Amino acid sequence: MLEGMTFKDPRAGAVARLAALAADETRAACLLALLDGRAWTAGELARHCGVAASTLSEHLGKLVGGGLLAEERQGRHRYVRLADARVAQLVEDLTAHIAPDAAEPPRGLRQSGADSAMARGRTCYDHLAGRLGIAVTDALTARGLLRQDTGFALTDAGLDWFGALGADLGRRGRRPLARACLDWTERRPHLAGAAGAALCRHLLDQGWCVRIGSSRAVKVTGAGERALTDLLGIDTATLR
Amino acid sequence: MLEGMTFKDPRAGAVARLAALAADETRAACLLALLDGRAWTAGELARHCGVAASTLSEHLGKLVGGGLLAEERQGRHRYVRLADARVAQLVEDLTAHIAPDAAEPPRGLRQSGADSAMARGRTCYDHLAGRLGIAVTDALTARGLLRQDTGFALTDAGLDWFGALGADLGRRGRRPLARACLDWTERRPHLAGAAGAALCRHLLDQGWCVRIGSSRAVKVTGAGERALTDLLGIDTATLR
DNA sequence: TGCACGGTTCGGCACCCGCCGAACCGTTCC
DNA sequence: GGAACGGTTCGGCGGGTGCCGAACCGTGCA
Repeated sequence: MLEGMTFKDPRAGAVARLAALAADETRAACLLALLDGRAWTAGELARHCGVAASTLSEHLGKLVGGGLLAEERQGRHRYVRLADARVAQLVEDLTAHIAPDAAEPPRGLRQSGADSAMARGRTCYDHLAGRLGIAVTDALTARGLLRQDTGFALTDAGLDWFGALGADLGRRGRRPLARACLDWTERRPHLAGAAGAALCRHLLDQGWCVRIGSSRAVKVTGAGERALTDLLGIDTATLR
Repeated sequence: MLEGMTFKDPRAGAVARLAALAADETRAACLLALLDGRAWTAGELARHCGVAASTLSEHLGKLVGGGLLAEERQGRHRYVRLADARVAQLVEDLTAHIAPDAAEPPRGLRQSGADSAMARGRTCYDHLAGRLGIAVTDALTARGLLRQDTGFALTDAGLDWFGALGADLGRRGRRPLARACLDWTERRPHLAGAAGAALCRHLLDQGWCVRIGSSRAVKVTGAGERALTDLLGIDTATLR
């Protein structure tokens, strides 16, 4: 080895360790699955990834140890979820970077049912995604409540709108209020951040949309269609 | 292996391959070094990282092959730089995630000279960072040209201000106009995106700040101090 | 009390990856 | 032409890692 080395950036080791957590296909599949914001059991993830339970147990150990996942033991079950919104954003960033590659939906006949439900509407960590997420984001923008042309931020009118809606923006911590998240199926940014989470929570709380089974896919209810039309002028026909 | 596997996310492989590029300490050190936005030769990087030239050559092959770096051959030199702003953002995201860990500047007596110059002002890919970058960002915010409270976006007044300044915002592509980038030394967000790049370019073009030697550190000139005071009311004493 | 089940630990296997030095190639400069 | 130099290729070495099945440990249910 040469002697004349200057001084490698001290952050390099930490960055490498962090990236290594996502640098395995099975662990990456776990992170992507957990991006729905729900908690999965170790067994569910093992079946989802197609590896032995023992293998997945070791992966979970690394992900939890690395701070990417939080775990919760209940009886003989081990539930894991993404540790926080920052981790969710990191995973989003990684997928957004490869989005152009993963283009061209395969469209196998078999799973088009579940796929089309996901494309219609789903959760992305704690906010809305799919055509539903895009429709809401676009409507907010068109009404001057959200600015996307000069960055990504709520306007004053937007702040008022959330206040009138009664959706708690929960300004604790320093999580950004509004943030863009690239929608995987629509290839355009949708609303994320504290406002995106508040809006998603509000829609679920009000029964305006409900989860389909226990999946991340969501569907707009009749009351939801009326509310979205009234509040944001959304043409709900595109969401069916 | 079990048979009952469902269907692993097809993006998992691509995410893992991407993360693997950053999952090595030497490659991470390269990416961090290249985050200054300049082009480095293979030899410079090898010395910087403290590995043999042959080792680094292989690393560069992977990074270029993975699309993270762009290369340019000149004579017997091989120059590499980050491929584009999206890659720079990805590296920023990774470092931002580990920032809390890497806290507490070591403050070795030896390198405090170079360090303090970097802390005063530097480039971060194509925009300004360090106390200079923060001062500019804060001044823009205080003057109502940039909104940070509801997201991160220029205001209409901000758009006008850039127009009056004569800094070309270069709205080609879909690069966001304003974006937050976590400042490594200041631990607060500074302005990135097309506007951040335009501003940095303008300051350098006007001779308001100059690079110190061939490093990423920059220093504000006399003319620059006057301009920053006039245009943004910045107290330039904090930048010395 | 006993059994089924989810999860973990352990040993072992195969593979991949980062590292080096030596040899080699092409450019630049004398 | 020849020497110096930047960069690449190749063989080989050592270590790390993902995977599995088998054994094991608790929990929960009959």
